[in-house]
Amino acid sequence: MSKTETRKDEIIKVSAKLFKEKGYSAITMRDIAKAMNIKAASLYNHIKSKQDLLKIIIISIAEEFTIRMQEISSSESTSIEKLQKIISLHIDIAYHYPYRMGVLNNDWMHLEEELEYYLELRNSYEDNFRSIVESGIESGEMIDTNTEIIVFSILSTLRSLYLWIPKKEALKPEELTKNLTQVLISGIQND
Amino acid sequence: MSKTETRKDEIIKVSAKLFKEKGYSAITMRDIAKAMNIKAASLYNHIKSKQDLLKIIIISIAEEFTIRMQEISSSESTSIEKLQKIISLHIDIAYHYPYRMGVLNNDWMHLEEELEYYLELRNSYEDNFRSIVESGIESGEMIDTNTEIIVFSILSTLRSLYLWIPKKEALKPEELTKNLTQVLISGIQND
DNA sequence: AATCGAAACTAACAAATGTTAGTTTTTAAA
DNA sequence: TTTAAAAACTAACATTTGTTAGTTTCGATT
Repeated sequence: MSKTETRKDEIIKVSAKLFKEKGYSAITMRDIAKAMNIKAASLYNHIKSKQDLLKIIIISIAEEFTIRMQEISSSESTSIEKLQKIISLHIDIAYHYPYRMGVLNNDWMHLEEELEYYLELRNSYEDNFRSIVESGIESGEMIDTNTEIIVFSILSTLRSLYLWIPKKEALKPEELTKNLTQVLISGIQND
Repeated sequence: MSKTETRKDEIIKVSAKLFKEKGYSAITMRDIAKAMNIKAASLYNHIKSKQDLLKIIIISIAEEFTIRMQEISSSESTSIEKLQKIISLHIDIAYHYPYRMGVLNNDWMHLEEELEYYLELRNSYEDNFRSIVESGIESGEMIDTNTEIIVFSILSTLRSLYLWIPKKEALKPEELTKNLTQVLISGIQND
């Protein structure tokens, strides 16, 4: 069980929401402060800097993606099953952290110290994804189309989920997983 | 035949590239000036304001999308054929204006005067898309999955093309169209 | 050689921004 | 009730930012 939410956690949550809406660079410390009903200077009792806020928001979630992808990648499943698990992973994270996902997608280039590390995480993730698709094609589970196109197309959809999920609350995660699996996977699956 | 490129056109092109890389808010007029080897104040001999630059970059391309979508929508084709044309449309624009596409995708919310107009264009585009999918389901051309999910999934991929096309110059537009059509459409098509 | 518009320059501005230093208030435990 | 940490405040700072005003330079046409 995690501790009750600290003031710092609140600031991070509010910041992620604002960053997601207008982008990191467009949001000022005074914007964040106003959203919390305090003055900008007060933020610095809790956080180190604006840049640090960005780092916290992005790196935590990027690490979660990479770790869980590695688990999927090294699990005993068919390639198709692994793709299904990847879809579930993205849906799960997009449900829990829609704002952070937006910041990850659009503001990663404003990381400074941690930019290189972030890119390593992303590359690791994408390499795993590519390998799974390649295995699926080799084993005959999937049709033999250009690997890059399959990866790109599925990943584009999954990365955009954060934009879409908050608008469609009627749709339960399980329902969404089922439908998305059908749309994304049937097109590349052999019978 | 269009006139030779004016200085203003050059500025727009350079700005679009910079905006795409770091976002509208993160780019200063001095950044743009430096990329053109002039001083920031000199930019104002050619353009009205930074905001105007954003408007020019986004609105022109948003209008092109909407117009060409309307042509496709009102053409005499099956729904599947219309989807193929939409894919070609996105590939075509992403090839010609990869930077503008990036700005359109990520910085539309920084439009001020023209924000409402932009949203109208986008809604018109999406409504047409949705109608085409609905017709396809009704006519039995496409499988009867959740319309929203089909629209979301295809559109997410098409909207991300700008990120991907510049990296894969080996792939010819025709080749890309063929592959993408297969991956995106086969999964939702009835036999 | 003179002229004129296009396109560059220098200098400066007011406002906005991230951050700091130092101080006061709030909260809750002792 | 005292105390001490947590969390807020005011005031100010050095920079950065978009933009304007006025001037000079460049290139082509007369």
